[in-house]
Amino acid sequence: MGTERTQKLSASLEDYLEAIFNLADDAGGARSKDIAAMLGVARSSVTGALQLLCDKGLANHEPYGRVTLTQQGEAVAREVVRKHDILTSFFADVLGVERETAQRAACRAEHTLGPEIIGRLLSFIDYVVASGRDGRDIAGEFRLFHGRRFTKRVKGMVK
Amino acid sequence: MGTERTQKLSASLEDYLEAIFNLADDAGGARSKDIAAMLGVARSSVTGALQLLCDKGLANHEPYGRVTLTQQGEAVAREVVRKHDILTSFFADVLGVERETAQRAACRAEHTLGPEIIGRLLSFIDYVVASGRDGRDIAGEFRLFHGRRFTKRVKGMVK
DNA sequence: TGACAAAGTTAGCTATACCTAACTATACTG
DNA sequence: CAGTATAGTTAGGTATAGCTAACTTTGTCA
Repeated sequence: MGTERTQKLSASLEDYLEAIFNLADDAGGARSKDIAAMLGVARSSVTGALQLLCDKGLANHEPYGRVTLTQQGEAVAREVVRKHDILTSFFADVLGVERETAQRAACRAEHTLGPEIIGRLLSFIDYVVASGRDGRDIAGEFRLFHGRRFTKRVKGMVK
Repeated sequence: MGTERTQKLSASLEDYLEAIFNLADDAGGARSKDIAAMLGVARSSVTGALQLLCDKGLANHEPYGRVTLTQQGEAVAREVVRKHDILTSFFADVLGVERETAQRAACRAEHTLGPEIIGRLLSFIDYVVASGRDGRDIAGEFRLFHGRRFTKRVKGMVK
């Protein structure tokens, strides 16, 4: 097996990995400053996290340099991003939540769901999409269902 | 407004609240020992958490006594339990995940999802249930859809 | 090229949430 | 009702994850 077994990462470190991955296009890797901005943490917190990621063999980073992911780090990052995208899609495309809200919720939930549920969720999205092609649009039908009920509830409410 | 505004609780404290709530039937409130067992933490960790919950006005607890929830604490606990149940139902009844797995996933995810998504999820479950009454069982149909694809994938695989 | 701004690091602090070990209070039981 | 087992607490320690402030390094440009 690999050098270090893929020990479970904290939600926080997964977030760093995801951020580095998403900033990686920028010439030669991600900048610490941008990671901090993306995650809304202090620059010094990034320095600390990078040290941990390097120790775990997931990131490459020499002082004052750009950050890149190792193969292993990139594999983990891709998995996080995949979860993120699946959740966002489910929240937005199936449940009909506003994209921005869906994004943020996905970012928080992505660390808590295992492969079994993520797999089924992906499958479910595909099923809903397929339903659209088969002439019955489940997502659209649900929006109506939800909208109707929501309207009923809210009618006459001040707050 | 109330004495203390309903400041956001940590996932951990929400878990304690939920455990206390679920153990509350037992004569005169929950026992520290049982809370520890339910959450899989040391008894001393419970003592610490109870102190925090009391400080926040969510639990009642005098040393060596049983633990009960205040009105406010019970309200929060009910909301956590509600989320938990909605998620469990979605994972199990819609996605078709084994109940035990669904339970555990719900327990982890329940702290990360806000009212908007929880509300829609509840609505979606109702929609799926209603679909069953209307002659098209979405949950059952999805199980077939997922099962078919899963079978294809796994066919011939050793692991 | 030298000064200054921006980026990155270090040191030290805080808070959460656990733990173990040792102690104390309570409850049960012969 | 005394002794022991069980439950609960306290003290002190660890790990994570963040922060600010002060410092160093790097890069830019007049």
